[in-house]
Amino acid sequence: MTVSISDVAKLANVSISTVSRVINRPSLVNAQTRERVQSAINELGYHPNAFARGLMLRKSEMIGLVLPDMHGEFYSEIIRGANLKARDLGYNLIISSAHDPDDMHSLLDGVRQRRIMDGVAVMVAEVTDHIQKSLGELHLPFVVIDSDIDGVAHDSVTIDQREGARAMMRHLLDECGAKRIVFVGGLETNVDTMARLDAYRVILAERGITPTDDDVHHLDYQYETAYAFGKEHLRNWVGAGNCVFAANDEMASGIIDAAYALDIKVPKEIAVVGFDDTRIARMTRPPLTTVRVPMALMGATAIELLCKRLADPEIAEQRVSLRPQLITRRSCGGGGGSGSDRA
Amino acid sequence: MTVSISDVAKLANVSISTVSRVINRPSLVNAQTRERVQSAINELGYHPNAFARGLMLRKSEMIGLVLPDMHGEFYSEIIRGANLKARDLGYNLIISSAHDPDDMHSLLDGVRQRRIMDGVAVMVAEVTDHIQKSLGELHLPFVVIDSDIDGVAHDSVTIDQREGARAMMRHLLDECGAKRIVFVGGLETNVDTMARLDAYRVILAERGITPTDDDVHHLDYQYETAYAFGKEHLRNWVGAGNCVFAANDEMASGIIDAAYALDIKVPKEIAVVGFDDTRIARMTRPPLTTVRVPMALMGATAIELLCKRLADPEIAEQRVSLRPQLITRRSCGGGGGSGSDRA
DNA sequence: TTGTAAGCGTTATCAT
DNA sequence: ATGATAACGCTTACAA
Repeated sequence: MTVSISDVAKLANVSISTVSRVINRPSLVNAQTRERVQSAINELGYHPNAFARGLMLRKSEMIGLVLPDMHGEFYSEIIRGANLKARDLGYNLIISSAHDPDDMHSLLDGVRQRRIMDGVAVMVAEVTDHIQKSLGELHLPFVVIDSDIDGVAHDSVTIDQREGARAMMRHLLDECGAKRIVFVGGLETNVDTMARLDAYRVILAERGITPTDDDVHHLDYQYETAYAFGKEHLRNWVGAGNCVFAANDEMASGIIDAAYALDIKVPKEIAVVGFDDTRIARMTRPPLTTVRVPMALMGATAIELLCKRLADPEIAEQRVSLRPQLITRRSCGGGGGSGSDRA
Repeated sequence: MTVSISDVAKLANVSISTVSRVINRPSLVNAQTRERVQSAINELGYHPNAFARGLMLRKSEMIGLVLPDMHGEFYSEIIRGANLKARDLGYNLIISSAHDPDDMHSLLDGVRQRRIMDGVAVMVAEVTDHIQKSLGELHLPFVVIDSDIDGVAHDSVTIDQREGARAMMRHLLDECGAKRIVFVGGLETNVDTMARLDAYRVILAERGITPTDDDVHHLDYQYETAYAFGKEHLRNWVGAGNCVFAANDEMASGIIDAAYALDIKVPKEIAVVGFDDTRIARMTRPPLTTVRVPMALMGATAIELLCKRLADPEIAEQRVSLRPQLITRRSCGGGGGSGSDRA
């Protein structure tokens, strides 16, 4: 049933080494025999056994993509970009996601144990000692997506979150004449939220503004949560020049819908902006001013960095920071025009 | 650096076969030696080499998930469900998606050639001769997601699209008093669209209604396309008791937004309903009446079927049909209440 | 109960 | 330019 290298050898009347050469270093074999072997290969429909190959070469042409979660467009776009690039480069992608933050550890442990992947791209959304330790013990080339981790040498691809958040803050303050900006983030431990919040504080500080306790809130990135939260608090925030800066589009969408339910006009009575520029940003009413995060590119870049390292393990640490882009639409009341698209 | 079975054997003062037995059939080895070997394993942090193992056992504990595309929540939810289940069952998931329908063939070809996966789950959205042929030649256990393919024995998991579409049509006609229903589908070759359209026609026929040419349209499942299309045609469709049945939520959302842009009230002047119950169904204004498709469950079920077959190749063909569920919200004007959730 | 030895299908190192 | 042959790390008869 299954045809092996020796079958080919027999049919072509050569030794298995010659067949192997035809496959791996064709230049080393005489044109005539090469052709003979090649047609034997075709005739039998021979393909090298990947296991045997992996056993010898200690590589599989497979790389892992480990994610902390798989809900939402953010993750699926990363997967999409990574998958495309991996295929381009001749690699297969093994994907797995953790049930919860702690689970990440056991996942990486599994990766380390099976060592069937040539390398792995790991998205780290919350940096914990656990994960840091797991990565340190990986003994496998890896690239970190969305974080830089102290004390461990590694390649990484991140978004310049601060730059994106700063651009948004400046737009709000300078173009839209915002007076008060309420920040609605994800969990406090979330690296994205941390960076965005930091930029929020920095820009505010530059203007001599100190946010109050009622100006900074931590939710969980979910539409429903933000909707409920908005219903409860939006009335306190209403006012000309006031504004909600949500740390992702889903929450922004929830806030907008809450405003709608409370009959509060967006952006007239309160502006709302988001982050990520997922598909829903064009589907809110009004369309959402947000910061475009190149999600698929991030996935693709991660794979690219990883493969470069696999090709040459000696190269210097690579740290790529991708630039996000401010997309202004109508939800902020400002000059909603720079966005090329409008719904 | 890398510790092998013979290292363990040496340390435990046994032969490698004993070590192998401790790992694979512990009952065959004396409790004392077993313990000795086990602690040697622990001490050295030994894990069997997956390649060598695969070479002997002809299996890898890896299964493929091949998708026609990766855009949108539908696919990402399938991946999520599949990934969860695969992990539960101790398998790794290798994911790949085709650039375009034809590309599917080369993808499956790659799967066949490397034969490093124990089996593969293939989502087939458009049945072509090409794909049918590829599957026929796979020589690998596989399960088809979202289609049943003639002339090839296979397991499959599908959605009872017709049942879902019928439920929607009945709701529209009986509960909402719909008079005219415009169907906006995806590509004519898309299996989902075909099934949904078929149910649409059947139910209409039952009522003695024959849809006109202006009642059935084929777009591409995209929000933007539907938005543009809606802007162009919505005026012709307006009327009490009139209704647009979009074959997915994205298009329904586009239609709703087009109505909004034209100042046409939904559902008062025209009702709009969708299909799938993706996240955006709760985010349209008004929230969307739709048919919930258990996407993650579909992915999980596919993996489950596949693993059952791997465990016992002799079992009879398994064909699972998942039931979709009508979710009524406010976009259809009917008794928008059965939906447990509302935005 | 344990050990010996023969594969599994490759690639790589020698000779020739 | 080609062919023997020894790894690679494991499982599994078969012997002891």
